[in-house]
Amino acid sequence: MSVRFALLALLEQGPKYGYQLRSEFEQRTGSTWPLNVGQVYTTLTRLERDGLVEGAGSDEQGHVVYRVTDAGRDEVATWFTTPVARTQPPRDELAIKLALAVTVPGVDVGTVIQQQRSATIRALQDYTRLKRQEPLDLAWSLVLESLVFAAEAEVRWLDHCEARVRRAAAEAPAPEPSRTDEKQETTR
Amino acid sequence: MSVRFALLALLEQGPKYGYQLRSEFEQRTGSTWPLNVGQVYTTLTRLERDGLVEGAGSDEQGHVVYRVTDAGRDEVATWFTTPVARTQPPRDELAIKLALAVTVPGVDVGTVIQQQRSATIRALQDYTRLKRQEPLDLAWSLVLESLVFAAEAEVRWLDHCEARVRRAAAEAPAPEPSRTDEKQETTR
DNA sequence: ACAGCCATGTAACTTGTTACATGATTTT
DNA sequence: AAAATCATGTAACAAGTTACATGGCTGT
Repeated sequence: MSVRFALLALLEQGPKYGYQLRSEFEQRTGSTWPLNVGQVYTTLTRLERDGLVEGAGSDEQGHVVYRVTDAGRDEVATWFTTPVARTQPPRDELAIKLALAVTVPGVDVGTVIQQQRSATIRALQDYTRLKRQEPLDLAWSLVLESLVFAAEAEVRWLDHCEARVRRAAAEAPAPEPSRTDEKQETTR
Repeated sequence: MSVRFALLALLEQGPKYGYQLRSEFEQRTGSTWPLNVGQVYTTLTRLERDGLVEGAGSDEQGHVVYRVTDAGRDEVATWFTTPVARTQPPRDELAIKLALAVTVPGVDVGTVIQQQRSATIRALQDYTRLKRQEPLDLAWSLVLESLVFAAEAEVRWLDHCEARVRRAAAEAPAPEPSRTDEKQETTR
C-alpha cells in the first residue's frame, strides 16, 4: 500500500499530475525505490475508483490533474496517525531464507551468511557514498539513514547467526550428509 | 516470492503435502508470519505450472503429495547462493511515511514518530516475552532475533529522526500553517 | 532529421491474500 | 451429537510491476 498512500499524501499538497507525482516521490526517496511511471497511472485510476481522488481537469499546460477528495484526506490522516503494525511485520525474505537454510540439509549456512554479509556491507558503502553528495533533501536524507540503520542491524544479526550456528554445530555433530538415507520424521 | 521459495525449499527435504507444508513453515517462523493454508495450495499450483514441483500421487494416509523437480532444485540452489539484493530493498512503509510526513504541511511529524516508537517498543516487548518461552527451535529463534534487531534499529532511527526534525524546525521557523494560501512551487 | 525526454495511458501478468465450500477424522 | 481440527481445494480480488503504444516538445 506504500505507493498508494504516498501518492495520496503528495496530493494533499495540492492537485498534481501523474508524471509530477513520480518525480516528487523519487525526489523524497532518492534512487532507492524507483517508481515506474506506469504504476502512478494505474494507482491513480484505482484511487479514483475507490473515491479517494478525483480528476481535476487540466492545468494551464494541459496536464491531466488529480485532486484528493474528503474521503482521501481521511485516509491519509488515518495513515499518518496509525503506526505501522509491527505485530505482523512484512515477511523478511532474508530471515526466511536463513530459517530454511539451517533446516534443509545440504545447504551450507556459513556460505549463505557470508555472501549476504558481503552484499549488505557493499550496500552500506553505497549508502555512505550517497551521503557524501552534499545537498541532501531532508526527507531523502532520513530515508537514506533508515537504510543505513537497517543494513547495520542486518550485519549484526548475520554475525549473531554465524555464532549461533557454529555453536549449534559444535553441540550436535552431524557434519556429513553421508548416505544415511533421510528418515521422514512426522511433524504432527 | 518468499512463500514460493520457502515451500520449494521445504520440499527439498522430501515430498510433502499442502497442510504439512504450512505447519512446517510456521514451525520455523513461529506465529510471526502466519500462512493461510489456501495460499499453500495456490502457490503449489503455480509452482507446478512453472515446472518447479510435480504431483507425486498420494502417501499411505491418502495425502496429496508434491515433489520438487530438477528445475526446482536449481531454483532453490540459486536462491540460497544469491544474496538478497540490498541495492533495491523492498519499499519500507515507515520510511516512506516519515519522508512524506516531513514534507506534507499540516502533519505533526513529532506525533507520528512518537506513536511509531511506542508501537515498535511494544512489539519489542512481545518479542522478549516470546523469547522466554524455553524450547525454541533454532530457526524460529533466529527469526525472532532478526525481528528484535530490526525493531531496535527502528527505534534508534526514530530517535535520530526526532533529533534531526527538531534541529530543522529550529533553523527554519514556519511554525503555523497560518492561512498563507499554498503557493504551488514547480518541481522541475 | 533524429535522439531523448516529457507525458498519458493500457494490457497483461505476478504474488499475496482471503473467504468460502466441502468432507474426513478426532475430540469433547 | 456437537465442536474442533485436518485436509484439499477454488474464486475473486488487491497491489505491484513492466512492456508497450502513442504523441508532443526540445536540443543537436
